[in-house]
Amino acid sequence: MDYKEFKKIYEVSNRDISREVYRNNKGIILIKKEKTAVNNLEKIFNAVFNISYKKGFQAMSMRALSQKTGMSLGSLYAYFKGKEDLQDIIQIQGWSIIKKDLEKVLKSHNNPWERLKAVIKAHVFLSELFRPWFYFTFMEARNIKAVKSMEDHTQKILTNILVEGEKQGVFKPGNHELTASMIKAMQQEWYLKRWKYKKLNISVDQFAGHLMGLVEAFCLAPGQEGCA
Amino acid sequence: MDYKEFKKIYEVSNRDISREVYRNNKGIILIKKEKTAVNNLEKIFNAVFNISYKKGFQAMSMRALSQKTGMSLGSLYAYFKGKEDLQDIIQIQGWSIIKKDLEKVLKSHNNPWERLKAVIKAHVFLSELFRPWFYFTFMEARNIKAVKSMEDHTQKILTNILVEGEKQGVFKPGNHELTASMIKAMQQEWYLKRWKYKKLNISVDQFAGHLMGLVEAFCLAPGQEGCA
DNA sequence: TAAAAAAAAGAACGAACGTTCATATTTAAA
DNA sequence: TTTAAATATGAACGTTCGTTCTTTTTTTTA
Repeated sequence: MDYKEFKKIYEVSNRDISREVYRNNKGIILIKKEKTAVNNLEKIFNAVFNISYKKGFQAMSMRALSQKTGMSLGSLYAYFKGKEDLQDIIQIQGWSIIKKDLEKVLKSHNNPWERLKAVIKAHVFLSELFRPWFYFTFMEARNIKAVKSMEDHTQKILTNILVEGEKQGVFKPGNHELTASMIKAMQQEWYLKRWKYKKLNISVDQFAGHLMGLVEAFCLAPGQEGCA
Repeated sequence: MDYKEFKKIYEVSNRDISREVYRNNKGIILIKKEKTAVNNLEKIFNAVFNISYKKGFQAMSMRALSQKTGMSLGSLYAYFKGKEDLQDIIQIQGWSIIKKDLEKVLKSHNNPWERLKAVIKAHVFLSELFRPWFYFTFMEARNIKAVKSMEDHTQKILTNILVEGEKQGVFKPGNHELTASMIKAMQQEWYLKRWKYKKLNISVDQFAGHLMGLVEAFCLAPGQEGCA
């Protein structure tokens, strides 16, 4: 599966995400009309990603956000209780995207190697599709407890596949927890250093392919190459 | 070489770094006595790393820095022109540490595989020794031009070793630029996610060893394993 | 078209920020 | 010990921040 296929199957847009945020926060958001709210939420998120890309969320002023969105300061506060809440909303939604996706892919394969490939690739493709969400979630989530537990969660998924695969003789023995960590680090590379790959003219498919090659060389037991 | 040996050979302390900063900025720093200046600079750097670890440098107030260092607000401004300059000083010094080290290790090996191993390991060990500097430099250096060119520089070093090694038949053919990127991503993992490895009880030697195993499996040409 | 509801606007407020500077304290020199 | 230089202090300043709230504008309903 390449990125093009993935996008067709996945069928979720930034607008869908904004709609989800609206419905999850109807109690807080003071706007009644869904269309208006979703429209403005999309504007807000885009502006936040844009402004905080260079200097971080803390350095983004509400006045800058007002200017970038074209909304007044007063209007903005109809969509969140305060600046910190805005950050929380984005983070929570970001993790939700990642989590839901991983669980969907997990169910769609049984063979450990196929499953591992699918999980790794899906994550890379998803981070391409929602790069600003991924970038923001990583960069603004420093020492937060919820973030650590989510990192643990997604890492455990990879670890479990590797452990299960070793039992079946598909993967070499090894410290699977460490391997899972390394895989995660390489996945993150894609959305953290976009400028680099743009410059080198490397596509997301090339990147994912290279990552799969690395994992195959290190993890796959001898004589299993036919499965690749 | 393990971390213990590395530390013995490297022989640079946080105090040495502070002294270097003082000597490089004698024009700006208003304090005449080296001992006083170096002492306070060390206090300042430690406090900056401590406070900005959780919420970032932007969120650190000068008053918080004053409290943590035990120095008055006025005193602090004898060591840097302004808050932004303080950040620049730390970043520049951070990159300087990385650059000097890499160049030293480069000269100490000729065989490509030995050289690759030495460069990768040295970087991981160095990031362990000066983790706060590495963490700060990565997290606070977002879209800055100087940072990108430094990232390019260190990546090019890895790429060149891989290309040279392929010519000599030591390494498999492949997209070496991409491989270098992946290696860098895994190196960064060590200082960005310290909490994870502390929790898993994984030492820097274990981590470096695992990374070397991955690189060996992916890069080393068949029949070269004897060198490892 | 008139009344009611919803949404947008932006001036105003207090708090917190980075920075300065006149003064006090400490250290070194005479 | 006295004098001069170096260093430390923290109140005060102007600015900018996040946030609120009354008013205006727009949209919907009757």
